[in-house]
Amino acid sequence: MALLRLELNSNLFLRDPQETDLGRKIIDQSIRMIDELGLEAFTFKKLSKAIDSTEASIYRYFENKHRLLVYLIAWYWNWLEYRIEFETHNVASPTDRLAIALRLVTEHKSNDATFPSVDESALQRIVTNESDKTYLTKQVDSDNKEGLFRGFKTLCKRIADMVEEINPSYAYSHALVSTVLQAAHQQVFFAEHLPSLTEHKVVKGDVHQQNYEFLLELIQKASKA
Amino acid sequence: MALLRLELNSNLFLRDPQETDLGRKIIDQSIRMIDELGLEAFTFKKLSKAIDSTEASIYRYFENKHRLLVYLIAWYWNWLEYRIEFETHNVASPTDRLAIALRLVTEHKSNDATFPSVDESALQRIVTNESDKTYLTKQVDSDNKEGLFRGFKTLCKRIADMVEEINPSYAYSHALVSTVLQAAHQQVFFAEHLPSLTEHKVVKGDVHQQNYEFLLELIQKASKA
DNA sequence: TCCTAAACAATAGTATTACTATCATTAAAT
DNA sequence: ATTTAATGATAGTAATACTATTGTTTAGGA
Repeated sequence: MALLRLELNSNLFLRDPQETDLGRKIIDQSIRMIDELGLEAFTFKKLSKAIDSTEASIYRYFENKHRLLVYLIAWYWNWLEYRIEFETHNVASPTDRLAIALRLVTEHKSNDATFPSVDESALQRIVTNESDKTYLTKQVDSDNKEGLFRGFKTLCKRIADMVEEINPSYAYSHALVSTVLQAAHQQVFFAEHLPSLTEHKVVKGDVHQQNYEFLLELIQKASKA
Repeated sequence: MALLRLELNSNLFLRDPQETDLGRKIIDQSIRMIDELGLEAFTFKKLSKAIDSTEASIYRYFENKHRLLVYLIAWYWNWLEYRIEFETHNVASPTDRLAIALRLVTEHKSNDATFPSVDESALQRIVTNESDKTYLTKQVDSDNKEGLFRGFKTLCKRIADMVEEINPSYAYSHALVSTVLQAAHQQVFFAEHLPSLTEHKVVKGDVHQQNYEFLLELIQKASKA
């Protein structure tokens, strides 16, 4: 398995964490800790203690913990897009490509040996629990101008293109896809914490699989001519 | 126009803010300030200054600002449910009732004279920008046990019941409705801040109307037999 | 090999936040 | 007139989110 490195927008960090040992430790450990503590209780002080470094050192990589979160989420969407590109390559039928993309988006993630310093499984839980916080802020517009959300936007566009290929007359491909991408993690959260909001059941096997079936049907019916 | 008061779960507050002058000022001013500053920059200290009171006094009404936010959002969903109940009363056709409910959920809110101390228009913006933060926390399960999210859950159930009445064989009425309720504010946020994620355009007239059309079509196609 | 600069550690310090505690004052109910 | 509930005034604390400074290690280039 080839070792790869995702090329991320340099505005996401002050110093590239993929380039140094300390940087990789920051990524690795922050994923663990945000998953465990939640974003609110997570601090650079606790992180620095855990990796036996200092607050000041971490601030050389990321302006603050919000930026670090944005970085992690951006990494996730870029990773997903790379995997979709890989798996849909040479698949001619847009219907098949859409199904593959949706499966990759919704499925439960296990760790990807291509990126050994990232716990994709924990990162998926972070996306479920925290990703909306990346843009639900007063600085969303300036963050967006810096290109911090490009990962999510290009992923949305790529899948919307498949929908448009299937039915060029459907007027809401982007709205539909962004709605579905949101639901891809929201419904899992609901199944786990607010179960009356969804039919998906954690006890009945894989919630991600149930969500895949729900969303595939939804996207197909909605975009049908 | 009759003056009404929504009966909210008493776990939402320490002292009922609807009962006193100070309480109503807290609600009124916090809506203004959270809308303006965003939840992160909003503090009880600033609020107390603005209404010429003290931090300590506000803490007698709400445990903390998270609880205050949950209260405001709960008020909003309860208000919406009341309006849906009112407007769908005596409407026999479930298809019509669904359309009415969706219109009420999606439409741009102007101020409701029935509740003079609440700026519903500002509150709608708060729902758009902050409501997901009510449950995206580590305490979501204990908050849920206290019934803090009942407003949203009963609204979802009420609309899901309409969907089920239209097509009893559709297996995902709750999942569909919770997805649509989320999209009802998410798509507006996207149109305003991340416009590449949606076809809705702020410049082309009323985003809320565009969203209504998108979501009505979505919910109808998705739940069709 | 020595030197230089970059990276990191160690430490200290600040303003703000999110509270809690205490006591005094006012207003409303009995 | 008296009690009591609500509010105001004030103070204080621990934690957070940083910034600044200085010293130490280390790795690469001359």
